[in-house]
Amino acid sequence: MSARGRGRPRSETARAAIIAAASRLVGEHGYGGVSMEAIAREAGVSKQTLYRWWPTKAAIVLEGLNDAAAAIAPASSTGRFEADLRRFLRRTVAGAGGRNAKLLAALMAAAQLDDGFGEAFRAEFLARRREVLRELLVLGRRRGELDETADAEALTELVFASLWYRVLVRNAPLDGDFSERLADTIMALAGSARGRHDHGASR
Amino acid sequence: MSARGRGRPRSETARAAIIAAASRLVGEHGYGGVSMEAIAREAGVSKQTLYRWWPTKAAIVLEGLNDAAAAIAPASSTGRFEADLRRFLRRTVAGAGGRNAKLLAALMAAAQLDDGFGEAFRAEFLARRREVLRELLVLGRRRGELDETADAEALTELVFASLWYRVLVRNAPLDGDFSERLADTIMALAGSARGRHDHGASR
Amino acid sequence: MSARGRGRPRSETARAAIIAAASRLVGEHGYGGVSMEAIAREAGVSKQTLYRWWPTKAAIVLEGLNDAAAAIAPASSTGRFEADLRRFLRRTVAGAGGRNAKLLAALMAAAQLDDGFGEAFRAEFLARRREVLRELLVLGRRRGELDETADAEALTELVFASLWYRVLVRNAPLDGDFSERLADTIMALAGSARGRHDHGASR
Amino acid sequence: MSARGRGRPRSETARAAIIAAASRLVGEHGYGGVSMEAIAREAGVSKQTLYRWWPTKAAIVLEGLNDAAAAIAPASSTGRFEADLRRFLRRTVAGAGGRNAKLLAALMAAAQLDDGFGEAFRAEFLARRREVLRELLVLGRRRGELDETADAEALTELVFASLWYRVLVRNAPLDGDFSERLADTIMALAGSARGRHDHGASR
DNA sequence: TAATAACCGAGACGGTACGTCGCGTCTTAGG
DNA sequence: CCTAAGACGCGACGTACCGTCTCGGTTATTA
Repeated sequence: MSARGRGRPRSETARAAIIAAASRLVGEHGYGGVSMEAIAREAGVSKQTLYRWWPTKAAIVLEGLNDAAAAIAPASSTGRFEADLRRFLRRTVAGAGGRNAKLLAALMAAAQLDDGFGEAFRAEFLARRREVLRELLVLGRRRGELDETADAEALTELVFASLWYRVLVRNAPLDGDFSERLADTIMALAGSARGRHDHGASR
Repeated sequence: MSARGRGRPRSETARAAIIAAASRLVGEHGYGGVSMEAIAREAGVSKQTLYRWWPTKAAIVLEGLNDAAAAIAPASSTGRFEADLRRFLRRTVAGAGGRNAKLLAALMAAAQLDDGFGEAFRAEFLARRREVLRELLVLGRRRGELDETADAEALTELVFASLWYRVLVRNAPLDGDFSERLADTIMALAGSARGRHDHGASR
Repeated sequence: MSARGRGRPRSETARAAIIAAASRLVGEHGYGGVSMEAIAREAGVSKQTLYRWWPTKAAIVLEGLNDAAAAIAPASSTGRFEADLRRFLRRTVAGAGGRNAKLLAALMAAAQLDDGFGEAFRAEFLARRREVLRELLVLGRRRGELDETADAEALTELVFASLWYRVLVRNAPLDGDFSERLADTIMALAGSARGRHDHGASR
Repeated sequence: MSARGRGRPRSETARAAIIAAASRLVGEHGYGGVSMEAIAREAGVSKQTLYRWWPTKAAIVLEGLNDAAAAIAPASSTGRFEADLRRFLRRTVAGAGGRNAKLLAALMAAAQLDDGFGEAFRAEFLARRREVLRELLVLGRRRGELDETADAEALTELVFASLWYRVLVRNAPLDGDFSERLADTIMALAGSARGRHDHGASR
């Protein structure tokens, strides 16, 4: 592969400055208040450099998001499924709240308006997050704490659907109460016979 | 009320032309492919008239959407709660599918990017739709077909969350199978004892 | 003449308010910073009323100007031509200076850009002012203080041309020195032999 | 001077197209009938490019005017002052007449309404024209054909004042008669003793 | 060690749309 | 018939970003 490395290599300095500028600007003015023009200005970089490496501003912001997400450690298991589930939901709900909510909402919005970014967002962000929970549920089923017939895919969808609805519609807060209720619902729908008593949507 | 009737009255002709033009343009070029400029041009109307009455193109499209939704007959009751529920969900899911899906997605996106429109969208569209289902559920509880403890608010949220997730994430289709499963989930979580047999999320 | 007085008569209140508002606005924001819209707003009058009575904003401003000019007393004669001339020039130059200069400049500008107003301005303002000086010169000639061959028209043009040049070009001030020099020039060009000694452009 | 040559250089093609379009449009529809919008459209240029280089349409037209004026050969000297003067005045008056008169009037109007342009117009157009005549007069004085005490500045002002008055007020034509009379006046006011006979304002 | 190539900043370019302003006309209700 | 109010179609304003396109300069590798 001698084709590698001919010419000046890509500047990591520029890349980092761009990601940083984009993240900061989104934090300050919201996703809609950011433009390629502004990112370039703020990062001290030419627009050409932006367009050479990213097709849209959404791609830049997404790269920053994934960089950040990579720093988060994967949930460690306690051995007890329900405890793991509740902890996972607690963390996930908390991570989607606060000032992250606006960013997530803006990214979901961008995914609707730009097909290219939408595909990337669904495949590289949403699907990955779903997968973590799905595996947790499959493990729970294998351990006998969930019904043998429990549909992990459907339950996962239900959880993230509820989460995103609150992020996008803001009809109710993303708090501990919410995460506990999500867990209750899961257990009510799919908890194995020996664990199902009086939990439920009545809570 | 002396301020009424002063000055030239608002032109209904113009309003109708604008709504029609906006709807047609969205149908042809997608929400993102529509501009205030184009709506004005197409409707044979000045931009000033647009801005006089609507703050955003999203508001125009939303008004068109509500006009259309008003034409849809309210769910007629059969007397049997579960049948009513299943019919409501079937219709709602069908109405959110097809080419409407993209439009709804675009409106939800706009709601994230523009606070003013977001508020209007949540209050005048989302909340209204939720209310219809909520009342249906309350009625079902009153009839004894749902648990006395059933949380109508939470169940409503669960339904629309699931619906919007499919609209926005497109991980699975908005078909009859989906609407039936939503109904199953509701009944599994809140169906009264005498009606609860083997329905459920296991499906 | 029964056609007189059919219907509501023109409102003098409105007329006065309009002229006053226009004058004030010109004083505050300059002629260019005034619009029909603003005059109507400021005078508490509908735009319709403006357009019914005046074709352009220049016409309104001009009417105000003539109203004001009518209040200025005509120059009284002392019997000595040169003294009368010098006084006239002193007053005229002074009246064109200060904050009036900007207004005059703006009106002359408007006269260039709007043919209708231009005609009115030339006939009802410029020509009238010229006439006063022309008559003064004719009188001076009749008294023998000016050459029999003196061309009153040309001298008048020379005076007002110089005056307007300073108003429009602002290459030098509209002060007493200027008015005296104008008088000197007149006398140098057309003073009768017995009065012509060492006045002149050398001053 | 390291800032030179950075970035894409200004397009001379665009500049030329703009000046040409502006000149043509002024010729066709008059100064008032031209807009930045139209110039951009006609020149096949974006509005941004106009505003990047010129603050006002008046500035564009002025640049065109100066370009054109630069093409006019400077007054060649014959050695005889009075002949030079008469030729200069003849040419200048002719150049200010005809269809140029309306353009000049419009520019002078614009100079009154826009301070920025006004300054440019006075410094880069009016002052330059005055300077040519002033130098001619100084030369005439040095040659002894004008009084030693002749005030070149004042005489110059008198000439251009008269010229502009006819341009703006249109009380009389800009013809050969006018230019000759201007020359007569100059000679009457400042011609040296040996040349002063019976010329004068009596004409 | 020189040439080559891909990079980088700066910034001008043709476009499209923005949201605002003022124009002159019109359509009401009311004096 | 006049007036105030105010909506209307129209057209231009000046600005913001878009994505593309030269420029002059700056590193690296490769010949």
